[in-house]
Amino acid sequence: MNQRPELAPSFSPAEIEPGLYKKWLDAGYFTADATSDKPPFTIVIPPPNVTGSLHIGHALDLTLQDILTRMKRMKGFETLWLPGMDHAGIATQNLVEKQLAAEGMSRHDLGREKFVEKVWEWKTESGGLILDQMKRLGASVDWSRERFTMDPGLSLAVRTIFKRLYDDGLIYRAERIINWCPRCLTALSDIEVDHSDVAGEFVTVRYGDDEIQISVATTRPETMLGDGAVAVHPDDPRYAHLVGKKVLLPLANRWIPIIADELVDPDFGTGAVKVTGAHDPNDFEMASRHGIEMPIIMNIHAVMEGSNTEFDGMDRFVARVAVVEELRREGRIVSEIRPYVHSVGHCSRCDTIIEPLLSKQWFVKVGPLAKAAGEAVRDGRVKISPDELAPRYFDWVDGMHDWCISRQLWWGHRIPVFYGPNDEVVVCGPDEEPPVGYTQDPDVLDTWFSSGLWPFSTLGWPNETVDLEKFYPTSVLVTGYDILFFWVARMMMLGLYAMDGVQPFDTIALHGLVRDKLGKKMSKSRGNGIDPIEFMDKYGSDALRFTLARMANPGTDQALAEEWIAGSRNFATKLWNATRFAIMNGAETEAELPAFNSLNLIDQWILVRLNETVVEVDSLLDSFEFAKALELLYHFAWDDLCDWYLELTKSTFAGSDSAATPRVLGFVLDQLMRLLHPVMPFITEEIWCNLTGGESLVVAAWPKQQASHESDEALRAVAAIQEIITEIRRFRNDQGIKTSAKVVARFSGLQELAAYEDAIRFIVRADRAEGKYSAKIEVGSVTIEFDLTGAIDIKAERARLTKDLATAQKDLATAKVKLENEGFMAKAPLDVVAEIRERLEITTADIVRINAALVSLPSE
RNA sequence: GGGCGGCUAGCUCAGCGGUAGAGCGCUUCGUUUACACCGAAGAUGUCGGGGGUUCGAAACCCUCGCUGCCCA
Repeated sequence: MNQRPELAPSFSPAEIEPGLYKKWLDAGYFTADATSDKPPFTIVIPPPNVTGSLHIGHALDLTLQDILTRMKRMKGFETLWLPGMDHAGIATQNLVEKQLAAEGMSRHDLGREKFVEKVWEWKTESGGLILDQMKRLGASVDWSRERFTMDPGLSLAVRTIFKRLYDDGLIYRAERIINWCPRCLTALSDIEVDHSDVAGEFVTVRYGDDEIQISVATTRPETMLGDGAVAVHPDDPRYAHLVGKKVLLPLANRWIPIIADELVDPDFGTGAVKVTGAHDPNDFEMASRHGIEMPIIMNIHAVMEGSNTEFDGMDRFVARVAVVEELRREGRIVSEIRPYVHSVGHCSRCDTIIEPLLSKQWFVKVGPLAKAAGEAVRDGRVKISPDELAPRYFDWVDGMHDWCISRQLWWGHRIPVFYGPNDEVVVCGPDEEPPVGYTQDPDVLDTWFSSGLWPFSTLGWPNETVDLEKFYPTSVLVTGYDILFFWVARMMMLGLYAMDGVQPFDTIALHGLVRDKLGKKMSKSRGNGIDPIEFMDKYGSDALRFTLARMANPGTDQALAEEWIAGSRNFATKLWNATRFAIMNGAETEAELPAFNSLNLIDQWILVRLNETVVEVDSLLDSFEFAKALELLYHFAWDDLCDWYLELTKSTFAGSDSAATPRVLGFVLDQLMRLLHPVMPFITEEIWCNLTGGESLVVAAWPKQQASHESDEALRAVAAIQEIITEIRRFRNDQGIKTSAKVVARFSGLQELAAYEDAIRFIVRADRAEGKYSAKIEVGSVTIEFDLTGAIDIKAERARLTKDLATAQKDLATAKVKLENEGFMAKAPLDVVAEIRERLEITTADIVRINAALVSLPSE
């Protein structure tokens, strides 16, 4: 027996987890060595927002990354999992401005420099809460390589790539319609705008004087003050005679041309539309084509300005009502105003309705970049998992609009462009100085511009670092399918461009969203959110991780509820107790494992099952099938190991004539802990160190397939033993015999299973003794007779046999139908036919036996 | 309007050509020296409807219905 102390009766995650994480950090296990000879495995974390805290979606994303990283580390790879955050321009600036507002100040009171200092202060003091929370989760990230998008190195990368893109003609400045948020006071890219349905009104307005009249329908009547034309479809006979003429614009009292453009849908509304080039993307297109004027009629706050009408000074929504009122007074409202639900863009940060606005901004010309990003996936250099999500990616990169990268903010990477006194433009690379007297563009770059460089800027680019050499391209990007377009596509474009066509990652592994128990989206307003910290406190990090990973089927959403997490905690407890039992019985992990052929069939069986599990889990994890891999491990641990092997082993330990069993048990537990460690790092570490006396599972070797651990004989034998035991239990149950009560029984026909009679007897509590055998059951060729001292419940026994008979007869019937079917016999594969034949034989024999048993049953 | 998915046990989901599965829940019994955060036994499904292909369909094809999500 071992000298090891017994394990405590239960596992207390809260007491043990922090100490273990510290142990790992102190040992430096997570720190990658760029000079090692091991093959690299790299993951860069999808950088969370510096203002954020850990929510359940992060917990899932991080758990999956940690599983891959820990597994690869155990497999002998030089693993780097690089942590960090992005600076979240708008969100962070909003947050600090709000704090200032509470003190009655605005950022303009402070000035740009002071304000940015203030943001840095905030970042240092309160930013990055999420990084500490990641430690709770057990994330095996390399903290020595933590990065932030505003770090000097990453800022250098931003300036370098900006200059290079500009010189290549891929960055340009232009006057275009952009998405303007009148609350954040900045331009936004298309993806920062969420479209949702809004109940509006559809108003039809008659333009013109006594001579020429034309009616247009609109949901935004206030913008008519900025109209430059009225457009109709070129083939529309109703308006053909008007094209080229001028019509009077009401309220503004200007004359505007009537133009013909294909973009107009003649079946929509009146078939004539107003053209407000400065406030609508479609109108902008038409106005540009026809050289139409595009007066801007609102200021940055979306207050009417510059229309030279009485409406100047009104908010756009106030003006909308006022304009309609005035039009009605003038008798220009043609048909009744009718409610109209339409899709309207909202700022993804503050939900304010976006104002499409004509404005001069910097853009990335995405054409060539997006083309390369699409090709990298099409030609297989980058794999998207699961495949089904690739079409979404292609839709996006194939139809992408140029990317507006200017943001009218102070927090972020300032655009490295300088303007001369005569509007000269100079773009400065990292080492360049602008000519004297030039002033820098006041705007900063979109946060995504810097996070698009993340896979290589974090490794030291543009410098040629050893990290970059060793760890780029990264191995896999793990993230939710919801940001495939946002961030992933941008990293692909910028990565391929900056790294001379080398992809930023080999595989994009996409997971789904975490939803509530009923599959509903979690949200604050619903109050159905799950706080990962709360559940880690309650059930342990391992339980949360196991739950999330166990439900993570590639690319699909998962429903999460507290009960599921409690279930995983139960599993952890099960592992703990199985280990206690093993240690109590002298489980051994150091001696050499006895030769497989020298072991009894039960020991062989558990090794075969372990081996099968290792092989399958390995291949499943390689293809990101987390849910399936964990399902296998769960059932191996709970069913095979705890419910069967440990139970079958008890008689061995009670009798103690097999010296091999403690060694086999020790081996199996040792290997199982290794397999579970990537998912449940804490409890497996605690168990494994206690069991083996080893230093740490973090750096232990991943289980390997054992070629010699194969035996159909052992699989068949244990399956038969399980069937015998289950049938005896069922019989006892039907007869109302208490589990604890011993019965006297006699076995016959065990044949090659004779050696395991004691093990079977131990489990079903059947004693050997002379008796009056009054009842019997048959399982295949095995007969078990019981001395029930005459107290057999004949009714229950008849019910049981009748049910068995019905099942057997049904099976027989389906087998017969198949074998009598000529088509089946002629066309079905041989092995399938053989299987059905065997089934026929077995069920036939079963029926004969059950019938005999029924006949021999005494009458009630 | 375009695209993708889902509809399988009470709930959440696997299975995707050869006798319908898991977890949780449910019923009955149970303190047998790992574990009641447990054990044993058990019940539960015309696999959304209708056609078709096939010896054989939950799975493949068509069609209808309901239902998500993304894009416009």
